[in-house]
Amino acid sequence: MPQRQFNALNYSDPMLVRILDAGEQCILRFGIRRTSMGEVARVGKLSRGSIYRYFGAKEALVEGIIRRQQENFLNRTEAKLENESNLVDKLTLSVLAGRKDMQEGIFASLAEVEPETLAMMFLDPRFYQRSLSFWPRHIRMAQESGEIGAEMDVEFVTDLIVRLAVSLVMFPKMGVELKTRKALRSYLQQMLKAGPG
Amino acid sequence: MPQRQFNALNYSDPMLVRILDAGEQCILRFGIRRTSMGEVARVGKLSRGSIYRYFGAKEALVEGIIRRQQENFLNRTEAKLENESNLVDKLTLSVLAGRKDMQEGIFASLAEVEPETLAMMFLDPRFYQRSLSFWPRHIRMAQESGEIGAEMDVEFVTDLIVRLAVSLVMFPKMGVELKTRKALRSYLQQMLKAGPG
DNA sequence: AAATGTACAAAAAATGATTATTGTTCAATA
DNA sequence: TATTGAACAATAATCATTTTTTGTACATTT
Repeated sequence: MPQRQFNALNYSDPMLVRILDAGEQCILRFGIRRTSMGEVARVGKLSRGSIYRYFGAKEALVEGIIRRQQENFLNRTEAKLENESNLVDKLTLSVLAGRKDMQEGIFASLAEVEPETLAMMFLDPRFYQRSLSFWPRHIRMAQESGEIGAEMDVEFVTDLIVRLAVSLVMFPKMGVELKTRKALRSYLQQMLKAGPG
Repeated sequence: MPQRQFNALNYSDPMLVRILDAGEQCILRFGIRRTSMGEVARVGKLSRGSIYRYFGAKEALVEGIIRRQQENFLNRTEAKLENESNLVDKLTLSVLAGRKDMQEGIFASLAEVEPETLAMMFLDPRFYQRSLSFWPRHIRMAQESGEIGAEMDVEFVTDLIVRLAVSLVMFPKMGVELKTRKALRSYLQQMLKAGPG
């Protein structure tokens, strides 16, 4: 089976990739506010005009960079999930992968240099809605294997899972401390068994 | 039965209330950044020294104001819940009340004038952890009535409920659109019935 | 065709001098 | 004894000015 891909842009275009790479480097080093289109052009060794041809505005470039980051995360995670046989382990793995991604690369960098910008991003539902298409396939698999009830509405379970996953990535502790893999797995187990199980 | 109260500070102290009221007025009008301790003193008709006696710093005053707002919300909501007989309706009511509270008063004002500050507040787990003590009693009641399984761990259900409630207040639509009372109730119903039911 | 580089007005950000605020202390006041 | 109000250094906000950046256009280059 071919690897499922979550790609909005055409990443085989080398020009596009050069722009995104350069932009990402700049954001990593200086944050969003302090990176200028001129600096991105210099780092990527291309013209400012080209950047504007691909992304009409700085805002669009930033969105493209974040989007690629997210898609990259989804693709890497999807690959990892192939090794997991049940939904509980898939969820556990995804939440842990999500937390790891926040602690390194562009998000960690932004958290240090402009936390308010990052906070604003995290409160935008569109940021999470990209991951909605990720789950239905795995939910159906879990229904087929009998892990969760076949009568459950996939749209409902997807919504529930995304809300919970987001919450668990952002807040390792709300009421219960869910910092270890074991505690997290047990929590998700309980949720699915008691819940849609 | 006496009304349960969620009060950290002694709101019968008129000096304290005058400070909090004045501070709240200022934040409502100008936001946090643009309210000075001097302005709060002027509005409350008291001395700056007194404010510093009650709250050692501006940050503590702001926290006190937000805290009172939250406690007030919990107390009002707790009162409303007395009319509801089951957990689904209690949850539905709470989420709707939470959304309403965000759309008026201090939060709506902050959302307009300094959204980044508000975003930062919303990403602080302490902001939500205050509401953890709210739910265990209602969960136990639901267990006694048979609405949810008696074998469920109250700590777990509390955590799950708070995570979901927060998510539903912040994001009326994630995968499924949950803007109407009906849709929301049906969603929570499904969650509890399939879940801890 | 696609990418470059220059020019340009409008918008935004850096700069530095000036003013306001913070948080502390303490003597005076009620 | 709680509150006030004034003094104070350190910090932060404001403001007018200068500089940079943005976004667009277009002629030139590859």
